[in-house]
Amino acid sequence: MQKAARLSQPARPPGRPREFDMDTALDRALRVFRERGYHATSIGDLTAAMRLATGSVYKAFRDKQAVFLAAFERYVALRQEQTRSAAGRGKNGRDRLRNVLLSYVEHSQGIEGRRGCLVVGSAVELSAVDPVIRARVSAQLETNESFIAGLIREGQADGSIPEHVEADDTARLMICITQGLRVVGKARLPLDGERLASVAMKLLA
Amino acid sequence: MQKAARLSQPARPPGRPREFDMDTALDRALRVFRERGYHATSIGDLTAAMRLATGSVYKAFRDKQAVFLAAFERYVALRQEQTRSAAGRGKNGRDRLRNVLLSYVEHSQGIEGRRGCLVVGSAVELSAVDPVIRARVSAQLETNESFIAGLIREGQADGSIPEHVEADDTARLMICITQGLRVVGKARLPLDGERLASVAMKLLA
DNA sequence: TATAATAGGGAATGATCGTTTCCAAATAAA
DNA sequence: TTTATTTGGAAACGATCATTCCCTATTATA
Repeated sequence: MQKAARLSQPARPPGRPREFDMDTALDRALRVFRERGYHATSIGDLTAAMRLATGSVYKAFRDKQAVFLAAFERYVALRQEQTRSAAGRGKNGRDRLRNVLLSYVEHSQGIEGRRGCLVVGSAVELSAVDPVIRARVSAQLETNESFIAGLIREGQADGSIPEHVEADDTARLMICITQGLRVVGKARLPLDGERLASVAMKLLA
Repeated sequence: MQKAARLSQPARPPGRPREFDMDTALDRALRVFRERGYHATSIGDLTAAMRLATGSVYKAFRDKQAVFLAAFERYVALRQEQTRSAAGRGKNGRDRLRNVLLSYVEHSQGIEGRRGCLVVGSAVELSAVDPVIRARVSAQLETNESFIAGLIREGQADGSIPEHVEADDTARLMICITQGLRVVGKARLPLDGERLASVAMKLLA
């Protein structure tokens, strides 16, 4: 099959090349999915948002669920980047955790908040009905949870968080807080980052 | 059957009387809505669950949204009863709050947890699309929040919760916890009531 | 009894959904 | 060129959806 591929060349696949940028299209798709959820988003909504014809979408993806899954993966990657970046702006474990919480509140609030979170949306709307998505959502929640547990342990190592804090239990509760923030933000209740983060930091006492 | 209607009798309305029990039917409807959400629940699913014909449903309700709204109201009433009852089993404010948290975790976990919460489901799936439901959801979140704030203030009055605790901020964070518990429970992660409640009670320190 | 009013129930309806099909266009290889 | 392969795009398709219609059954009242 593979003749060419002249060492480290990208090696263009045969046939007409794709005209649209996949990441751009996925960004547009995930925005609609976040806003309206899976079932309330029709293929027509998707093609309009992605600026593609129906046929093009079905050339690039097997079906609607595949579009959703791809959008989900992109969303999770982007969010993870933002969260890690927030954690980076901290001088110790406790500080990093506080910044992560603040970042979560900020993303759960205002315009971004009412756009919603794809993880929360998938958990609520799809996990009862789609085992593939449910497994993906659970895995992501566990990834996020162990990231937080890691920050707690870092804080305990650098002395900014007491040793008696139960890292795993506290991390699980904090995951509940972050997911709950998205629910409350979606319902458009105002969220004050400083106030909420201050209260939440008591969990590290 | 009865002649009657003699002063203060319920006074049966004209025409053929309803054969089914409304609350029973709503209980069945809300169960499907909780499990699958609004859009994934078809009228066919509803009539099967409620054991009514399509026509009967449309005789009793204006449309699908009206069924949902009625189911929502019944769900909220039932849950409020359960939560108040849990609060009742406590000797002081702090104890009542702990019981409420424990009750929330229990309902967010296991079979009941994967059935999901109609408030969370509505917030996530419908608040972007349906202003009526969004307003109802926001109002309910605020009701729940002020119930919790009230318990905190009770605890401060009876000395079981320190005065320096910010009742409103803490209540809002606790609402996030409860809503987040439902998200995490829907994704089927295990939730340990004792452990989570113990950690959460640190917010009252 | 006859009439009016409402509920029960299933078939019919029209809209919308996700998906497929088909043809023209673009690219690489032969 | 020609051929093979893939994309772009719109029209077509069948399934399913929420809703309406219509007929029968049941009640209270005249």
